[in-house]
Amino acid sequence: MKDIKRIEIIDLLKGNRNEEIGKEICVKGWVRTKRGNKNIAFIALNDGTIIHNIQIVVELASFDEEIMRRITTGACLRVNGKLVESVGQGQNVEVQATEIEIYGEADVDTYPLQKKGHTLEFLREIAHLRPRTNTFGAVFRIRHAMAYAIHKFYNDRRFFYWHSPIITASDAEGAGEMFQVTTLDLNNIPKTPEGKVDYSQDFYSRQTSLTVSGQLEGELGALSLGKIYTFGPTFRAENSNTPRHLSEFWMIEPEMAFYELEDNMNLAEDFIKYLVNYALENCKDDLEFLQNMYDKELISRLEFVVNNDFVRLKYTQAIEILEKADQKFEFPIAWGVDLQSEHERYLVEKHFKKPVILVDYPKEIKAFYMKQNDDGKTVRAMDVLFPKIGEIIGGSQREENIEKLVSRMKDVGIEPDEMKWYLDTRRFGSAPHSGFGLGFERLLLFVTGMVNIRDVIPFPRTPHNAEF
RNA sequence: UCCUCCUUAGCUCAGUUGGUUAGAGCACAUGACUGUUAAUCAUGGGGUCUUUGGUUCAAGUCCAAAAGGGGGAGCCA
Repeated sequence: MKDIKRIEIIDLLKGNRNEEIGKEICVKGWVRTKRGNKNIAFIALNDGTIIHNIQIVVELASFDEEIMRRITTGACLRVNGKLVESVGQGQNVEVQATEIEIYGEADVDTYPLQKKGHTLEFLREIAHLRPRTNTFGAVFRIRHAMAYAIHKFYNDRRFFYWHSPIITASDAEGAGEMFQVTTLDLNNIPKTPEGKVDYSQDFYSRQTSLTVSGQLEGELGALSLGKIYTFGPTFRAENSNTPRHLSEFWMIEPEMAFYELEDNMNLAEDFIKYLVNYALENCKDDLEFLQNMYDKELISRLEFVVNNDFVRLKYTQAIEILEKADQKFEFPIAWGVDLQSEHERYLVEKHFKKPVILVDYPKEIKAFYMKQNDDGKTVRAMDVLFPKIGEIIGGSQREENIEKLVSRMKDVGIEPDEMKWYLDTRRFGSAPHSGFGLGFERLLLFVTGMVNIRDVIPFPRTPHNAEF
């Protein structure tokens, strides 16, 4: 077979290599469909660079019957052929095959992907093969684009990518149940004389876990480099079984010195709008596919978010609106209670019909590190609420006053001595600062229009499920 | 973890008040068609009805439990 440098399918379909028309080129990829009659066959070939396929035209007279039989849905091919303008409708260019090599066959009796009709639930069971489908190809290309855009957004604004640790010894973050990390022999656990686990014999000589948030370490970065962000995996051992929770997910946590709550809100809104706009400008083909297949209003909803200001509202005002709502809630509403999903959904989807940033929550329902307001009752927390997916961002201005911070720690039962390194930020050169956390997969739910968070991460981790 | 629904061919589903050989579309095989667009048309093969136990002359169908999955809730991002 003639050795020709491979061209990626996106370049052929986007017209980037039109100077090759009339010449022999090489493409490589996986077969999506094969159809035709006894004289001619059409193979739709996809290499993952773009959602669309290149059409390979095969004159059967010049090819071995045996090789054509082995070309089935899912097989991987190397194809040499002449790039020509297409005779048929539906594509601008196609490849008139001259030579075909089969890299790998896909047995039709056992290859689970077919030309038609797979549910997302079925594809979840074959997560190792689902990226070969149009849907998951689109989702994961968008996932990449969003990850890239996150780094670009922060780099352009002079934020530094800060690597907070994955393994942590601080369990005082209060953000959820943690996965323990240990090298102890679980069949023979060393015990102290009191009968407790003897962690002094463990790898770190103390009890450690996977991180539930990089925020506390992020604050150390902000109070030295000025503006930082983290972007990494996060782990929660909660027994959450919903379409919005994973036990392993990715989170972006910016943290900024000298930012007050207002600045924090502005950054959060700019950030989300930037990402959504980036998707609109750079992932058009994939978004159009997802819109056609799953969500007819996807693109208009994304455009709406980019073009409209988020509503900004104090918790107290939200309670007033909910109390006046002409709708019965399962959970009664009153000042001081945390908002339930039904309440958030009412505000975002019914009352305002746009994203809402809620601020100044009662201190009792928020984390200890949030800056206390002068009213003595509320803290400078902010939650960004989105239609369909609920809380997409949670953040706050941080308490920089060490006395107030220690007092809150004691209120909620955290031993200040165990957080000495954290309190040192307030002890030495403390400063006003703020930050927030954005759930990466929840952002992707919004951008792709998918409804189950397990469908926007390649290998979802949920209770009882760690396959692949 | 709680509530609720689902599990029938490789995939997506139908299956009547419990009744004799469990159906369809797609996929697959064979054939037809000189360029198809998830091609079309014809014919054909393909099922321990998730598992276990129970009720009954008789269970895909009724009851119970388990496993897996969906939706809602809580926890949160």
